[in-house]
Amino acid sequence: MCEWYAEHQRDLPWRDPACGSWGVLVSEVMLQQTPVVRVLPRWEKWMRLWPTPAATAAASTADILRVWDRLGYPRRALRLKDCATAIVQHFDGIVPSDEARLRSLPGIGEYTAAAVVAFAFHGRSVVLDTNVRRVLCRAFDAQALPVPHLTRAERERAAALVPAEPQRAALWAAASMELGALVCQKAPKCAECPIKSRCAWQAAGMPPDKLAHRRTAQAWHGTDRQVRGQIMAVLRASQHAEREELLAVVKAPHPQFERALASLLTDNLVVEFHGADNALAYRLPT
DNA sequence: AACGCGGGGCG
DNA sequence: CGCCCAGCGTT
Repeated sequence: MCEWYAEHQRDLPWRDPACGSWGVLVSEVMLQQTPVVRVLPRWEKWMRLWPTPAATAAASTADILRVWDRLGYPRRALRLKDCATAIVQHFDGIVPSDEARLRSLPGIGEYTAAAVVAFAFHGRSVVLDTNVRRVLCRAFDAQALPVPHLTRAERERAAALVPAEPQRAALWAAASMELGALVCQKAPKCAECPIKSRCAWQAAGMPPDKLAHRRTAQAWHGTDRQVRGQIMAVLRASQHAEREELLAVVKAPHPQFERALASLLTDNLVVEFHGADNALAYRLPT
């Protein structure tokens, strides 16, 4: 599989050896629940503007959110800025290289900490994202898809597969993820798979997902999340907006509009203030 | 353990 | 139009 990776890996900017640990961390946060093609342009701009944790910590929140643009889940952008601030305050502006300290940072959970260890520092860690989970559950369990939530058994099996030597462990992490992303997709391209002959799912005749009927996709149309996104889009495009302007643009029932706006205030993604004629108005945080 | 959280592109 | 996609933090 590592030979396959050497030949087929995508040429991504955060894989450049000169990228640096901050660039890797930024890419991993942006890639949480977000496809590579959508991350690329925002990552390029972010790294051009704020190439270090110190530069990011010094940026205004409004600028951060505008560069984040429509990447989605904008709370991640706030966490990334908070993460940069914490790195400056607690780690002298240097991205820590061990999982415990990485996990202490905002927005860095189990997966992202392991990924930064492997991809930024070429250390040994158990990188277990949705791609790797799919590869392993097919190769070893003959299941089409993993169960919805990561289990202890999966962690233990994955850990046992990671090579002992750090450099090889990091290569294993990259290769297993890339195989899941490019070949062992939900609709797999088994003809291109380097481990096809050793795959339990393949040997079992590629049985369909047993839990298919229990998997329900996240709703989108008409949800609070969509309304939040519309409000954020308006505020990214202007310095501020009064309630009436927002209501006119955002197509949602009034109670839902109020709920979405209130949640954005709670999340510190939007600030309320009194504008001209004392009218209530809203803007991005400074 | 379950839930809330964006958005665009594709079949 | 349904469905997917390099998770995290909170409850």
